[in-house]
Amino acid sequence: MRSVRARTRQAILDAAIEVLSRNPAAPLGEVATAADVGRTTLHRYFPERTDLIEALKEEAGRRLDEARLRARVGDETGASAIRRLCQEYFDLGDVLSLLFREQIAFEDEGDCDDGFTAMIERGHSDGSIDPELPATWISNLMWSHLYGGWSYISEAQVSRHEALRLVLRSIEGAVTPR
Amino acid sequence: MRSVRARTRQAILDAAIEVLSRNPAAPLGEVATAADVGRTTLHRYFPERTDLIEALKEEAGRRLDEARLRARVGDETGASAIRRLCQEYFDLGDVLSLLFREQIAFEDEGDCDDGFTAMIERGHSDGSIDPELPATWISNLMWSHLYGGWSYISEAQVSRHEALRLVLRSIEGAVTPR
DNA sequence: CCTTTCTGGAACATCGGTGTTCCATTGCGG
DNA sequence: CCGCAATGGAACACCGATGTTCCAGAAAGG
Repeated sequence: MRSVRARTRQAILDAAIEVLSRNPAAPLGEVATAADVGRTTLHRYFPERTDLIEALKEEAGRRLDEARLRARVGDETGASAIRRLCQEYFDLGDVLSLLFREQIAFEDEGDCDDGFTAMIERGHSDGSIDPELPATWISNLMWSHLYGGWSYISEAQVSRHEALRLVLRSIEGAVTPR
Repeated sequence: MRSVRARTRQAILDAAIEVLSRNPAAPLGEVATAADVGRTTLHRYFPERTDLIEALKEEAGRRLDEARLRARVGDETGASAIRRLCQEYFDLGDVLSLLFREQIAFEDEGDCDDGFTAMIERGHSDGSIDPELPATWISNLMWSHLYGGWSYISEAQVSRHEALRLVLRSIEGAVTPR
């Protein structure tokens, strides 16, 4: 029976990501509907709105960690590492918007974690990242771009792939030493 | 007596920009307080919330237009023009956040207006802007950067001036042909 | 100085979202 | 096949924001 609960819980979380990423103030009823679940059931799993948000943060954090792991930020030059990281993050989709709209973003994430800072500093040394640009700024830059790229998809009627291409292109340009 | 009404109205608008840029869902009472005005008075000037938002859009649009005018986007190379435009927009401060948080942004602004497109295309021709990058993307890029730069100020405890420097540096890097 | 205009507090009805309770139904799992 | 767990609908109280009305006091302007 454990699996039933787990499945329902996950369905709610997935729906919440989808709905709340588009509108953080959306009523819980909408989340429930999107999850194909009664509002009552939603409250059974997450008694208060804040409980849902809390769980959402954890979920987003987990996915972020997985993505960071896949990106292998310790390998190769700093610039190529950040490129891989962006690719992985970009694929997170709605989670990105969520991290933005809620102010979850840079509080779990910190200004940026140790691995990130290390990656940038490696880039500073190996000449692939402009030493004038601090890690915190590059972190900020990356998130702005990711969000921008994602919203560009719906604005400009452009493929996910094309948007990613532009994002990578622009970040690389911004970061490369002149 | 005309001037009294105008002054009160403006005070409300200014307060609304400040408050709603930080939290678009803020209750009207907060706006009234920030404007040093009774909630009743606020409702006298803007009967419904939507009326206030409406006026806010106009106000933001006006300030945006002024900034664009000051930037003289028709002069010099495309790259230098976009640089000036960013500088002017950056100085709008809270208005920027407002344009983001409310979804006013790219609806009055359109994907980008004619002047903007012309500026970019001039840049494409004069070799200061990478022809691979469409005007719509650069518009998107610019706004993301502006917002990112502005939030960077409070995140990284950095001066307005330093943030602007980084924004300009990054946009230039992203836009310059390789 | 007196009138007209503007103001802001208080009180009120309304509305939508929230969280709770109760109950009938469904459906896993033993 | 039976029983316990999970579900979802209905009804409810509650709360905060909204928008309205009324009135007394302040202030502008003749």
